[in-house]
Amino acid sequence: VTGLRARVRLELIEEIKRLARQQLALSGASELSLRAIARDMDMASSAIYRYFESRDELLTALIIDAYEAIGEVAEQADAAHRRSSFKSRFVAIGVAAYEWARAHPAEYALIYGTPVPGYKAPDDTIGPATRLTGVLVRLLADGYANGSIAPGDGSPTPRTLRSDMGDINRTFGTNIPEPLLAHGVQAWTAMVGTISFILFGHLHSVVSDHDGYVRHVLDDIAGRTVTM
Amino acid sequence: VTGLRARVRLELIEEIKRLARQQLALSGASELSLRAIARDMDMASSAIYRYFESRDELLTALIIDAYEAIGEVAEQADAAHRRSSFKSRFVAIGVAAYEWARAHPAEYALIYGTPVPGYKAPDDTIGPATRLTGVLVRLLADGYANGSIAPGDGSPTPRTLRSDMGDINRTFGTNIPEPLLAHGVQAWTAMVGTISFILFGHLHSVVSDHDGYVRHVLDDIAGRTVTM
DNA sequence: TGTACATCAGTGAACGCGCGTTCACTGATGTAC
DNA sequence: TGTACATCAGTGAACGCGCGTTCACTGATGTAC
Repeated sequence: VTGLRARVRLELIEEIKRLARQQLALSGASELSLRAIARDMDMASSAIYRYFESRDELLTALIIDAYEAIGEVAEQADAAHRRSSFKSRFVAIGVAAYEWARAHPAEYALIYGTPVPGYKAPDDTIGPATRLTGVLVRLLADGYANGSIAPGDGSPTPRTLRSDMGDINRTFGTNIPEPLLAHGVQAWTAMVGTISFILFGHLHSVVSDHDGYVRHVLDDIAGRTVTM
Repeated sequence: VTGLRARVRLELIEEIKRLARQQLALSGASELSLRAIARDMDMASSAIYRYFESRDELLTALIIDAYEAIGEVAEQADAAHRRSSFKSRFVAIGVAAYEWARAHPAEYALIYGTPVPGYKAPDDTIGPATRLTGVLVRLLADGYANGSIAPGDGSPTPRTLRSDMGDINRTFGTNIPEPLLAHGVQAWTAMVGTISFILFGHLHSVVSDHDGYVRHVLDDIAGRTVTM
């Protein structure tokens, strides 16, 4: 058993983040107030500083948690399907991300919405930010190795983009053909773009069955590259 | 000549909006401060209320202007191409929207980023909001009438989505086949999604030539539906 | 097992700052006769 | 064309509120001997 004090400390950190997330849901990132959290906890506002050095540090913690959370649901969704059902895996990842976003819109906005003005994301956020991406990259690598995913015929991939894709392959230790990986980036963008459009209300009076629409779009995207 | 007073009034309204946009660029929508604008104008903070009833009314004006502005550059880009060059028209519209967004990131974020918490867009914003959409819908209608644009083979369009598309056709007075129009919505989403991804920094360490990437993606999107 | 000391959580007052909005007012500009 | 009155722009003080962060402090919990 690590010390009681240490355990209580961790619990209080969680409590602070929980209340912060609750506040975020009501008013958005830029209104996040340490004083309001302290009030909710019946503490002096200065007490928060025993747990977070500043407002920005709390924001960073929330951002990291959000990236991890959406990455985790994506991993789980992926893991729940047969390895060789590439299309199902892709759709499941997208649906999981969408459902998480719908359940936690403020946290989703924190990571995929307008960057918080004046807030510079520190390096600790980079790792968690790539967790969702990683799931998609590995899916693509699997499908390519299996012969089930092949680059469709789009416009030829520009040179600089090819070299960017080479870097990504090196980062993830994969060996996906550059045009295919570039397609993957587009698929990822379309996936998140669709989720954002729905959450931010741009399809409000355009599409009535949001859940069905997301599924349909994911199907379409997958169908463009996955052969089997 | 309409009265001098009325002319000065309009100029001051423009000046207020100009300073508001400048402030937006530095700090984002939720920090927009009437007092700061008044300071920039060497006026009493209360004087602003002669021109805008409240902070929200100013925000609304900025949102409307932004929708109009991005819609206008899209219209102009579209108009600059041969009517029958559907692919060029689509790419030009997307590039124009992207360039406007790059030149006015804060205003772009105002309309396509996280909704401002607690702000409910009034009905006056609906018209301007559909200006960009209208350009794309007309492009699609033209191309279909011409026989140059045909629905690609994606997954079948769900029933409720088809009926939504019927509503859009009625709104714009067009007669685009529902599956094709549904594809158009996806193209629109992918276009804006890509612009947002770049502006909000998600492709920062992924793609190095942003302008080239946008063009490439637009090419690809257009290639998926346009036959000629 | 008991005691002395160091560590840590939490307090409450204060600093210095910002904001939106209202209100009674002054003085200049436009309008009707 | 000149005068009387209504309209409007702009002022400055005030209300009531919020915030992040610092600092000297008390008192409880853990640790080393």
